[in-house]
Amino acid sequence: MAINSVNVLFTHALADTALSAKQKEVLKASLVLFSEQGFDRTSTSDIAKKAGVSEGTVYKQFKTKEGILAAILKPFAQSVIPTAASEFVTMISSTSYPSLEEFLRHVVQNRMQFAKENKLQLKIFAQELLHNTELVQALEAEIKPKLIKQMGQVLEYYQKQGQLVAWPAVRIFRYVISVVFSYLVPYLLLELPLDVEEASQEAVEFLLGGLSPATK
Amino acid sequence: MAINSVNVLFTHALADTALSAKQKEVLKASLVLFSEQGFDRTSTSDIAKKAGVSEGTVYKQFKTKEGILAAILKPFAQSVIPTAASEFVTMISSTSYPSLEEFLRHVVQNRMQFAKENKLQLKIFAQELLHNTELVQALEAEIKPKLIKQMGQVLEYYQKQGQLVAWPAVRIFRYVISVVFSYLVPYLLLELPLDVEEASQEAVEFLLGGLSPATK
Amino acid sequence: MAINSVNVLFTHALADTALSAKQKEVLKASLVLFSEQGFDRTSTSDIAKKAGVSEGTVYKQFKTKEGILAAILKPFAQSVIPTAASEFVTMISSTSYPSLEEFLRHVVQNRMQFAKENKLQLKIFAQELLHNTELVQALEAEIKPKLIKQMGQVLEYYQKQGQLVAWPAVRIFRYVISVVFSYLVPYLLLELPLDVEEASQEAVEFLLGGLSPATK
Amino acid sequence: MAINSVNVLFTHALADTALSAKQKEVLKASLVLFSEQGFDRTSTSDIAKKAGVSEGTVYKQFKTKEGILAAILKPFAQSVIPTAASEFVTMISSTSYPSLEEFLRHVVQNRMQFAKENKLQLKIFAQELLHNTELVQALEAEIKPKLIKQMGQVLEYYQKQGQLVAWPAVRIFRYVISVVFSYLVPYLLLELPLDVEEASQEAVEFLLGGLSPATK
DNA sequence: TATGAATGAGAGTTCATTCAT
DNA sequence: TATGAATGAACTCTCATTCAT
Repeated sequence: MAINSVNVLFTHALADTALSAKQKEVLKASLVLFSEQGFDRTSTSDIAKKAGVSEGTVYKQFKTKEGILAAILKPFAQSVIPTAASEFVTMISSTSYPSLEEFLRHVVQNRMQFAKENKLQLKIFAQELLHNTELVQALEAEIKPKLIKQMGQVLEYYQKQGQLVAWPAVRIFRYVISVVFSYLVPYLLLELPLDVEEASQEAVEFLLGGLSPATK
Repeated sequence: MAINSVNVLFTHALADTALSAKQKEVLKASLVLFSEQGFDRTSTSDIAKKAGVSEGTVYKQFKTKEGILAAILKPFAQSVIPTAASEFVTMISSTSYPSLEEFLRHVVQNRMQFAKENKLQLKIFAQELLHNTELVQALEAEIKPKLIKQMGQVLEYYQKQGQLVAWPAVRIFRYVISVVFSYLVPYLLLELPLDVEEASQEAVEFLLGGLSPATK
Repeated sequence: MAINSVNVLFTHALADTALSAKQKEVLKASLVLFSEQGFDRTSTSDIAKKAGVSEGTVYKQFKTKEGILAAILKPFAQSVIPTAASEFVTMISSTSYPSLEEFLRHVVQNRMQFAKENKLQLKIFAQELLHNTELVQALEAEIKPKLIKQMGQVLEYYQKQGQLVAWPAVRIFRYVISVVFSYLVPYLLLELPLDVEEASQEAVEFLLGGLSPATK
Repeated sequence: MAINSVNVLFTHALADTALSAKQKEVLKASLVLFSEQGFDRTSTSDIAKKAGVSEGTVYKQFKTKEGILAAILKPFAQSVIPTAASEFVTMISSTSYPSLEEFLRHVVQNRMQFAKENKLQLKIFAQELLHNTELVQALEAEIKPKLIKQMGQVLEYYQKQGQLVAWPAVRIFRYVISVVFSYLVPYLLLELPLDVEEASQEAVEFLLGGLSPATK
């Protein structure tokens, strides 16, 4: 009964086939419908209708309805996970170690921008996370070590410099992520506008206050 | 196609009927199944089986499957909404205006405790919020004015005292709420343990840093 | 699947028990609901509600829903069938053989009056006849011989007197009955008023014209 | 609770789609089952079984069980209503005004023939009329004005010629229709044979007697 | 006796999926 | 390749009937 969402993300990968125009329509229609109504409340007939193709065509490329979900979430998940971590490393090593403020601003702004560009995927992903404990655990197992390992040294650098409070990496991530989400949630759920520049400015202002060792 | 969850919460009130033992079993089974699998992936036959009753019994009290959802979420929503706001007022007026730290600790701890006691309802509620834009808007319209009006004066008090940064109330709420959630999410989704005492201590420590005017 | 309506009328007879006040309410409610919505579209819960009793009570006297139908139709059918026939005999033998016109007027008026007094039963009966060929056949087998036998001599009397065309009894009955129904149908289905006096006057006027041998 | 049969007849028109062979089987099976057992006592599973298709197929073309009823009754109702009226007009104007006898014989014979060819539809229609006051009223509003207007002049013609008694049109229709039905009812309900030629001959003989002014 | 909670079979309907065309 | 008719299992819900209280 429950959807096997771990498979959805990690095995049913959409063969990197070049999709035909109709297949792309199917994907676009599904993206909109899943994000608006949820996966379960969207029928394959709804998708076919919105995509302007027959039901048979929906099944040509994506063997099952879950296959469509996979085709949507797979590239999304792959962008969230490794990028988030490796990007920082690249940044750190390629630049001359900017200040914590510059670092946070870059990270926060970058993730907000990503969320804005993947709004619908993010909503679908969140829905999936909520009914699927397994998927959450698989994701955690995937992301956490990478993040900790790769970011650990960056945080340590700022901690040694006295710019960052000496909390464990997990605790620091927790706050950064949650503050980023505090700006995304109204944007995602209430369809309010999001000015990434301004929002990340504000977020960093608050984060710096909370994460700076000076005040402790 | 979409569930009319606004009605679910605000009109279909479960008559405060004393429920029979079997009806309570139905509610308990539904609570667990909805929170684990989601509303749509739970069939009334699943509920009947888990509750140890016939399918007919499921429908005797709760006229529809949505009716069961309503019976679960109604009391929950009613606890979240007015309590959150009125509680602060009560606290403020009944006590001798404690420090911002004490105030935050009380609020944070209280809400975490509530979330812990209503874990399953909270998951179901979150799922519903994600596919139901209407519901989100109705909730926002309901909560926001109450919160702003009742809390505005409290925040102002701390701001005048120089304990709280001079940001708009909405911005301050945003951070408090998101930091509380940063502790709840792993508890809700990964089934990790939650030590409310410790978590609220940590959360407040961070919040005070970010919200204190001294560092600006 | 089909209701065993032959049994309904001829075997499940309602024991001639004196009905309690509640049982009478059940019967009254059923009469109204069956005639308005049809037997199948009326639930026993509807009946209980309208009668102001519990569902259990509905089943105390009438073992099944069909039993209620039987309790309604049995006395009705028994009034239609033997009365129709025996009444004429009584009339003929007790009076001094009136004219055909007087005879027809009496018969037509009497049956219209009966229909008016049993409007609801008649509608229910008609509904039952339409889905139940068996019942129709049983009724025909019951009524036809009686009618022919008992009425045959009466008609013959008028035929010998030259007041009535020399058609077979069945043909004559056919016209009399259908003309009576031509006045009943609008009353039953369109809820139009029915002035029995006037209607029977009109009906007899037409029937006499059609049945008089003079014009042939 | 009551079926919305007015809509069934006047709006839900079955798109004049060419039906597939299976869809026609569904319609044929429904026609037989509805006429034998009644709409309510026929399940969609019965229909599927008799038609030799899956239950899903029953719903592919006809969105609901009522949709099947509509697909059966719509063309029937449309044939009864305008034809009945317009045909006479056509006949009168195209021929050299035949005698009343010829006119009645044509009308009676034509309607009996139609009933014979649409026996099952007629039974279903009659069942529907009996539980549906609304439908009856809608039909009356539809038919009566047409009939009166178009037939009024025809009757007047015969009345002026002294072939027809000077009764109102409604009264004359009443008798014609009821005499036609007097031959149809045994055919419909008792499955007796119907010789249209002979029956219409007999019917007209009686009608002429009753409707001729000579004897009044 | 009267109640109404409980039952469970079966109703109408939907929908992911298949496959002949 | 693309279609959409066809499938049938599973779903939500109803209801005649029973029975402990």
